[in-house]
Amino acid sequence: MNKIILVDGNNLLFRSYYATAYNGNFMKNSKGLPTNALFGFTNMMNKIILEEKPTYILVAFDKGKTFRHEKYADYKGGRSETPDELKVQFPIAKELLTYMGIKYYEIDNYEADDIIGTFASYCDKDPDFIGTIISSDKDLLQLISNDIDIKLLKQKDYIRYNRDSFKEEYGIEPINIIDLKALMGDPSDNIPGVKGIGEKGALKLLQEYKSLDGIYENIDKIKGATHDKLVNDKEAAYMSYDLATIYKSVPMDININDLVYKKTDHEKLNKLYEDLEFFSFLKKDKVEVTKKPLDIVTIKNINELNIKGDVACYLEILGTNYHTAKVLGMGIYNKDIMAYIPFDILKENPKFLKENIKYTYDLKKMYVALKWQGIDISNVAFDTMIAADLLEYNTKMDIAYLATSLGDEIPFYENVYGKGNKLSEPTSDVIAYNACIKARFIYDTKERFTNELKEKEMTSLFNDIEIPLATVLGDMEYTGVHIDIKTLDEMGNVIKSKVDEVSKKIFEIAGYEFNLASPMQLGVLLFEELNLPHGSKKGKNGYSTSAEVLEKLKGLHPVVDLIMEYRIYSKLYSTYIVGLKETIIDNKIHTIYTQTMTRTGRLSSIEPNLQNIPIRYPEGKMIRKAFIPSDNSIIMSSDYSQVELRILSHIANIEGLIKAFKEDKDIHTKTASDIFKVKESDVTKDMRRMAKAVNFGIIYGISEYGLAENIGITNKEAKEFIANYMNTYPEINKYMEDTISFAHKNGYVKTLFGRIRNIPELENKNYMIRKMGERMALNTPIQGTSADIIKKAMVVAHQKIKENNLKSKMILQVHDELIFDVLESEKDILTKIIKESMESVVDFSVPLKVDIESGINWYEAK
DNA sequence: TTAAGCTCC
DNA sequence: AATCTGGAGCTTAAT
Repeated sequence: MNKIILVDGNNLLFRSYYATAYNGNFMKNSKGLPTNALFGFTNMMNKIILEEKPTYILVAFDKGKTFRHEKYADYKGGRSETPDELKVQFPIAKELLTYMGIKYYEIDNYEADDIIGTFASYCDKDPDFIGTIISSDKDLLQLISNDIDIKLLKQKDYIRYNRDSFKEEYGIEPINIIDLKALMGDPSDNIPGVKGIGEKGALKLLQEYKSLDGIYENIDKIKGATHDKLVNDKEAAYMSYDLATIYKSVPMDININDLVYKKTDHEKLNKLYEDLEFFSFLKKDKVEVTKKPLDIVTIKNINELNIKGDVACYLEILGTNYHTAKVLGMGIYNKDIMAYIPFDILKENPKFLKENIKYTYDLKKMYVALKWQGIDISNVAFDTMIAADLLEYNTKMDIAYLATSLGDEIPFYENVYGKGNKLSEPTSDVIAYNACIKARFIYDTKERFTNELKEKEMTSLFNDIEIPLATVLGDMEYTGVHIDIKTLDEMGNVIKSKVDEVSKKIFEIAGYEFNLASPMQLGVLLFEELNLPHGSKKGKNGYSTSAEVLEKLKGLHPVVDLIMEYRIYSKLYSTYIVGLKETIIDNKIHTIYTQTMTRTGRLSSIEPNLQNIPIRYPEGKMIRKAFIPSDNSIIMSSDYSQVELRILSHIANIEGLIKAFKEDKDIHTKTASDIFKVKESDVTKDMRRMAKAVNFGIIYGISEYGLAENIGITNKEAKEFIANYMNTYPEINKYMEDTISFAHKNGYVKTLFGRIRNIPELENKNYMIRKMGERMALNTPIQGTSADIIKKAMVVAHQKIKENNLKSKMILQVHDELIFDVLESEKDILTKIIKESMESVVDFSVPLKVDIESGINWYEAK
């Protein structure tokens, strides 16, 4: 069976053009030639080659107005002209394809759709050929058949539809897309459809009567308004049908041999890349996955295992939460061996794990899963997941995402094991296969990632921070935190009765019962029954009832306070009482820290999230009383004081703030005194509050509007306020300008430890998104450096605890704060270790400072 | 599955 | 002319 890849060239060029063209601001080469569409196009073509490994491939382009639509010329006339800046890129795209060894087609008076339709129809007829269409244009879905599938491009990735998955999602045959459009129309294509019938109605009709013809044949059976609409617009419906149909008989000679993907003419292609100034494509050498036949040895007796040298390994487990998942077995791979070791065998003598295994994907997962089984592996030196994440590949927990994007076919976890509560254990052959191809992928790409880390100067970040951190986090997760279930239950009862009591009061006021948790129903009460002012904050489904809105309604009606109270208690109950209780194992909670989730380098915490346990309000803070230490121990909490402002002061070299930090002043008071030009002793609470808001605002990249909103002043006042701030600390302005221009020039920003974040938003045509990109560019070096610092501190603190043979444990991390379960007898030495580890990570122009507190539970330790 | 809402730093 | 604070996760309702 041969497969033809059918690429919609027009579509690719258009979407790359509009994705990056804004305000007449184009990516151009130094001669002024617009290249933005070509850049995206080249990227896409490379990706297609990598992912599809085509034998046969073609790219189709439009040429002139579509012949078949002449009788409806008025309708097609409405389409806007192609901008000149895009037009000039078309011939170059064709040149690129020629050098890449890819055939393209353009036929007078036909569109790319028609050419693809013609080849799709060819595949349908010739039993030796199948096809895959690549486009973001949903029109092409109608071409799906038993022999044709489509890769429908989305903003970031794509969805692949074949006949079955299409039917499953839409409930109709792909060909009936045409009937669907005939009914619902398509404004973007000037297809009128039947007035008053939308997607829902159209689908319902088609499910019943199969096709447009079917509907009109049975028109008498259809009653009511729908009947009249259909009758009135019958002509329009059939015209729409014609307009929506892709033509499948473009007059052309088809010679399949023309479509063979030929050898790339690297010399000419590189020359063109140089002209276009696409230097990144010049350097790119693809790492080929070196495959050898799948001769997997399943180990029956651990003694028969004879490993020479380092191996890559992958541990298969059943379930995504590795604290509770069943361990199935391990695949190992290097150039000499490809073996599967069922867990029963592995656990007999896991000695080799210490000696030979060096590379894996998601080290922490394997480390903790085996730790629960009493097996310790602490010498793995390479984690593909972490490496790929640092290099900004699209990394997910499932290795299949990364592997697929690099052209190695690894089944997705869900498809093998199921998901959620619908897990099932496949046969051991299937497990062995999955484990081994994953190990092979890890082995085959190890060098590529190592080199890339080196090129991007992240080797030290990887080896000295992220890799050691993985096992440190693993230890924390495995250790877990003790929960006083009795206390939690008692609080739960109190909170539950509060929820009931407040609900009752609200219903009495309303005069009827409703679902208080529904913003929609609540909106009806507030804004329709009680006629409270709703401002203009309108969501998609009605008026907002957020805390922000309620705050403004306070005092206008007694129910408002009650609703706020209800929100507080119901949130506590569902998330922090019931939710937490569900995750308790043997009186402990074991969270999972995701090391590769955030864009700034911060950790995140899931199942449950222990980084958002309440603290702000007294009602919520009580929850922390349930977080208790081990026997004879205390909870010790140490948090960095103003770490982000200190980092900003250092990076931007802000003289005024550096001096204040050196003198250990209250930084917000100092800022207030500087801005308002009063003595520190004369700074009022309000002045300090405002200064604090600006200090935070600067870190987040706030606007005048945001600041005004935040501290309740007018836009004008906020503007003066910020200007005053910038005057006081002029270095901040320079930092902002430098950072944004660096980001625009390079497309990324960096932390002080070399962590990189790409910011494609800076190229977006949408002003709002570009501005957001700029705020990210400003915030990421600060937030990211803060993340780097605490990660390093964690590695060091963990190491010192181990070196000193202490029983105390680090148990939690909350971004700028570490929590320890400390044996009372070790309190002094721990205090010393923690302070030292955290404060000496970097040598900045400002000191780092931590505050340490302790108590009999987490509540008392802060 | 998404949106709205809440929690944290 | 318009913009409307950075980074996360969980629960519920509604589709």
